[in-house]
Amino acid sequence: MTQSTTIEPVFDRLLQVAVEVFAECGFRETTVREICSRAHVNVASVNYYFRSKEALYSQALAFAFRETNRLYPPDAALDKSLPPEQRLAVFINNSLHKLLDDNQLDLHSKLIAREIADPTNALDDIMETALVPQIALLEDIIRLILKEPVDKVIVQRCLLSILGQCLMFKHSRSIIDRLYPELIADAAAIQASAEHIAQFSLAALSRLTLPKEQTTP
Amino acid sequence: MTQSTTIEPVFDRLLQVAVEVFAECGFRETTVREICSRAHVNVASVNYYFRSKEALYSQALAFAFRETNRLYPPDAALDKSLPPEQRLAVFINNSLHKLLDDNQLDLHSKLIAREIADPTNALDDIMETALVPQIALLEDIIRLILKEPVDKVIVQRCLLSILGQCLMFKHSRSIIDRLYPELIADAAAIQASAEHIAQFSLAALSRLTLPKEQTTP
DNA sequence: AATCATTTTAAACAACTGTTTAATACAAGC
DNA sequence: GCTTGTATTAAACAGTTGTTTAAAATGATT
Repeated sequence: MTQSTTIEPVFDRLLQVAVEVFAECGFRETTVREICSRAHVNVASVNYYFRSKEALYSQALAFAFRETNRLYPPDAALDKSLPPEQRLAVFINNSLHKLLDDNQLDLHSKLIAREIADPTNALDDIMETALVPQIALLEDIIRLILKEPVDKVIVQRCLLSILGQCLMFKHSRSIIDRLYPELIADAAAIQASAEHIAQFSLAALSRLTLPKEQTTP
Repeated sequence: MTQSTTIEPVFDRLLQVAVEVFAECGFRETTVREICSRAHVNVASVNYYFRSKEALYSQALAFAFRETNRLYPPDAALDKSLPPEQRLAVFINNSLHKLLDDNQLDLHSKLIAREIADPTNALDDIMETALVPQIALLEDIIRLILKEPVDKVIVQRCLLSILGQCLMFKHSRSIIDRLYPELIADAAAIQASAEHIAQFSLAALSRLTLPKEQTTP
């Protein structure tokens, strides 16, 4: 048994391992030697197949995005026949599983979250192809829920409020792990967290459109 | 004019510059030589005054925390004579200015946000002294707003919802800069964003306690 | 003025980084 | 069987990293 993974071509193996290591350690802390070691290839392979470490990172990032959207498609959130409240709940649930499920995808979203929190030159390439469509979808859903036409910036702020609640689970994972680990212990807990965010957000959205009144009836 | 900042002792200068450079570049990407160069001291100084680069980082992080809380004290959020809704608004406003104001503090919160998003060994030291008290305060305020006693995890999830909205502006700054730069353009915009988060959260909290009803009246 | 501990310095250290090179192995086409 | 283009390899490269060293400078105490 020389190697069990030797069937896959070197190029593909490098890409997959690169996502893995970059997600774990970040761009700078990752060494080309570590990637090649885990992929069981020579150090020179990275520069042979990809031009440089930076180019490999860029391709790994794009690959991670493609994979998340392939395995967690927006599906029901796009279905315009559904009530927008339900579409929002689906969107949130989908996002949270994308971010937290600990299958292979966990690595992909980890890499992406890292890039958002500490962007490199590769971010701008990703924005248009992967991020903007998601944002636009969420904007549409929010506008439908708010019903009466509202100022553009109100929609934007609501979007950030919803997205912030979701991304909290990725970007501040370290805090959640230490304070409230039971909130993300298993799939059921993640589901419940997603439902809370949906409920919390829908409550807020529906009340924003109402005329101001006392909070204590 | 040998140096304009030579009055300050080397130790203090190193600590301040360290916060600056670590916030900009992160732990690994920061070089000891860069810090020493900006502080106008010899390379060996870091190992002389602090034991190592890692120890300097740890002290810089603690220093950043002390500074944020010194310059942005919880003040009114702690005042138990105020209505909890107002205390929450103050807490959020304070947090957002801590995170976004572009005075010296901007650097401190950048360093802290970095540590949360990509924690090192230094995080656990910080948690207890700096983070847990803030969390506990916010928990108390939420419990007061919800009035009737609710399950512990509901309070926790609401806390994450509120905190997530605030931290979004730091951890996903790269996205906001590219999509909605006008939302954080100046102090007035930041103020407005803080007011939105407070309004959004209070709307959600007040509706969570009400019996379920249709979102469309 | 001499002694002492403390501070600062330039230089060197050993380890590690991404990348290149030039030699070798391999497979397909003629 | 030889040639040709591709793939793989070990070795070396040049630069940077955090850290150490040992000498020099500094300043207070005697």
